[in-house]
Amino acid sequence: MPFPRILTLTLPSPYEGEGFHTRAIFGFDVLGTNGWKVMLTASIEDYIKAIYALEIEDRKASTKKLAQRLDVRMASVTGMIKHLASEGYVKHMPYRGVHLTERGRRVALDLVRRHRLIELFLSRTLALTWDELHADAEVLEHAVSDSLIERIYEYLGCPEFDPHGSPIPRKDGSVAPQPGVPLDQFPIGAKGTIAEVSDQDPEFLRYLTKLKLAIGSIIRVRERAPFNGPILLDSGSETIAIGHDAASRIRVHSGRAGGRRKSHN
Amino acid sequence: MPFPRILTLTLPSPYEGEGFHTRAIFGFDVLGTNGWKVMLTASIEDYIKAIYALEIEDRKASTKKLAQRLDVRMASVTGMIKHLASEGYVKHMPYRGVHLTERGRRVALDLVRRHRLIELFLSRTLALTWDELHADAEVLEHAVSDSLIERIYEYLGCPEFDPHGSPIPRKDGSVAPQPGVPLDQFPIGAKGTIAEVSDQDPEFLRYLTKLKLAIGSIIRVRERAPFNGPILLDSGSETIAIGHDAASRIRVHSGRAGGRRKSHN
DNA sequence: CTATTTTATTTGGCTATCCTAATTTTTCTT
DNA sequence: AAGAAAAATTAGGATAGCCAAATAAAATAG
Repeated sequence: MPFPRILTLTLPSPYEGEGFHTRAIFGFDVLGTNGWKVMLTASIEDYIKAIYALEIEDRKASTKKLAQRLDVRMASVTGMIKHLASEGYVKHMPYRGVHLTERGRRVALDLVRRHRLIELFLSRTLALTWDELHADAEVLEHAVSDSLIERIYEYLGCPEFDPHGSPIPRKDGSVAPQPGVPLDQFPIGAKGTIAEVSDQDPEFLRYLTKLKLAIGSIIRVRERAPFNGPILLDSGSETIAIGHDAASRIRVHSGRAGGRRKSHN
Repeated sequence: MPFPRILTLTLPSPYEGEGFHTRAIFGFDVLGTNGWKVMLTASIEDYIKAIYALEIEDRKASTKKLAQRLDVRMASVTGMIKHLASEGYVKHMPYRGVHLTERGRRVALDLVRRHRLIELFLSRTLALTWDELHADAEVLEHAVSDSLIERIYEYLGCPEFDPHGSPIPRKDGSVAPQPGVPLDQFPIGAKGTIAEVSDQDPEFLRYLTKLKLAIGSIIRVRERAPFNGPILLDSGSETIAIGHDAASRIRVHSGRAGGRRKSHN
């Protein structure tokens, strides 16, 4: 903590005349074991988080999709990408999209951790639903100090998963393995338990509620239509048809209730 | 809510050539009855809060003190003051310091409200002390949405006072009257109850703890030395001497435990 | 009441982040 | 494979908030 993070140095200028100032950032160990980390702007963090999300969805992050997601112009994205690349958070092949480096991935996972812990904390204490507090969590993840996050983590009982079954990245950057397999790949005829709903879109969650599906529901896949068609499954005494896209966002593990459970209590 | 707050307009230019852009802010009713308010930057809010605090301490806010408190240079303060004056948050007489307008006072009170509610919420839920979470509250007061603040307010049971006895400004900008009178003006010989400790400096609070004084303590002023000298008082079975400065930060109300109490439960 | 010191302001610059418009590269269509 | 459309980049500017240095006003000391 008492370690200097950003120093302004006066170095001899390569040009004639007097020295010039430069900003040296001693932050090699970005998210760290050292107990300190480089302070990033909210803007930079948002870009890194968006790149992380797009890499999961599309395998790469394109300038256009980033611009849409962040609600800025493509020119701004290109500019920021260059900056992120120069700082070592992403690899950029011009006209080919960006990918996070390990360093960037660390930052993204830290943000996911913060986001999920804040969301969980506020929903527990204030009894608010996900969509009521998502916008706040989005802002607060940049603002809350590390020490407060750790305190919240303890308060919640050091959870490994959030209420939707998604893992909460650990402080060291490791992530608990996802329980189960996507519903659209679950073997036909087998019985399974819904372990995770990877999407947090409130409308999608409402849809699932209408189908009476939730984390912990026991289901059996009855039939899968070809060409990414709907999937027929038994849940309780009912038979449900669910689209392929929706099914791919649900993870199921076999057996009754084993595997890892949501938060811990 | 669906009311536009900030519009970018293209107006005819007063100079030759084409039109120019301007930012029109429809925020006359700054903190308001309308359910919406103008979004201010964290920086602006910090200046307004600092001016508010300095006006209470010194009757006016000087450029120098603001610079010290905000940890910026005086040139930056002058610049921001001009901006705040142009937006109607402060009255500025050059070389004479600044004063908040009613509009600025509203903003400051809203920030105090947010700050105290966040602090109270975090200390209740996470069992942290004031000095552990002050820094976070300082940041979060700018970040938390109005709706979340209201939810926190309800969760806490709509408190009128914080744990130190300071009133929490109401949403409409009104403030509950301070209970009691400053200890240095309390009549000699009278019995009273400590109602408020207006300062939140952790060292000051530790000092009071050492003297075994806290909100609710019953005391009797025994003697007041002249020329702002120390004040002698009885508390329980002990006799305590307390400096004039410290005494002025403590408010006492007469009687045993009447008046308003800290939060409500 | 003048000289010095302190406080405040002005001027000119810097960086981060965004923008529009123009240009270049890639991809799609036929 | 050529031309059109889409995606990405570059170039040039704007704004907010900060700073250092120069200047101006007010306060203070002799």
